[in-house]
Amino acid sequence: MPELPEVECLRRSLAPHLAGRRIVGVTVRDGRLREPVREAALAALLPARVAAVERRAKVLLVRLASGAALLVHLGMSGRLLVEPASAPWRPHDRLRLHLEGGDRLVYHDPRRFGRVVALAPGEGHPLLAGLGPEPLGEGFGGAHLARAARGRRRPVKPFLMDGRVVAGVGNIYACEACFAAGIHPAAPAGRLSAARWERLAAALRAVLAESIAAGGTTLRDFADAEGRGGLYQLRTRVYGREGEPCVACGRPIRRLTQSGRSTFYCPRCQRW
DNA sequence: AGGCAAACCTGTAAGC
DNA sequence: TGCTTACAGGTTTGCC
Repeated sequence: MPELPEVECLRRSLAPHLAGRRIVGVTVRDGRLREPVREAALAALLPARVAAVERRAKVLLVRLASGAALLVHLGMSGRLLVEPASAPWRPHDRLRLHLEGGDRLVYHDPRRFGRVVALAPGEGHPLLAGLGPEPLGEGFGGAHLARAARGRRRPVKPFLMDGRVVAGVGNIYACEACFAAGIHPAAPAGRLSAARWERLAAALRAVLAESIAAGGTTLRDFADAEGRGGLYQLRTRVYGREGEPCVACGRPIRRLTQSGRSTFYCPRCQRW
């Protein structure tokens, strides 16, 4: 579910609830996530005041005043919701973080692909290691993509989804960026011109910014801290639209499989 | 080294 | 209606 725009929308909706507030306890109901939840390690960080709510790639980081942090990755179906202390456990609620004043944060994840990890001050995590630049930040652009692609035969869409190349881009936005730039998703990365990399970098930034403004994409599971879904699924040009007419030329959108993932594209507007 | 398929787990939708 | 199959936003592992 959650690529960069979804995690950014979660971060923004969570920050007003958490900034400056104290987390006073944790209750793990079912810690069998992608990485087993270590309840004792989480409890050892608490109570603690939240210093900041940050995002890197698809990872949410709740920075604590002590210098420790809570790392949350939503996997495919995770949610992190603010709820009143009176709310009952629902199916697939995995753990609760208790906030001073009574509310709580509940981590909910049907597929269990997510993670909630306690990070000691200065401690890293494999999800944060070796990441490329943030596509909406400094240090990202066509020149960076061109450099990273030099000599690579990998198709451009899976190339964009490689977090070591650029952080936070998943299947939906890789498809949408290729369409917006007029680049065929199967074109070998190492063969694109500098001008086309510039177009692709600009298209990626535009697509991500548009999705954040729309509250992200909610295909099924995604919701922000208030439980609100996003609307970008109504604005995708190719993702999930196999057989529908292309918004630019009217030809039917096609689907192909790359690295085991569905790719949607327009065979006329997107060229090698 | 680079790139791919499969695996992790569960729910839903489509097909028969 | 009920069973079976395919597929889903991410990441890691292991194989070629």
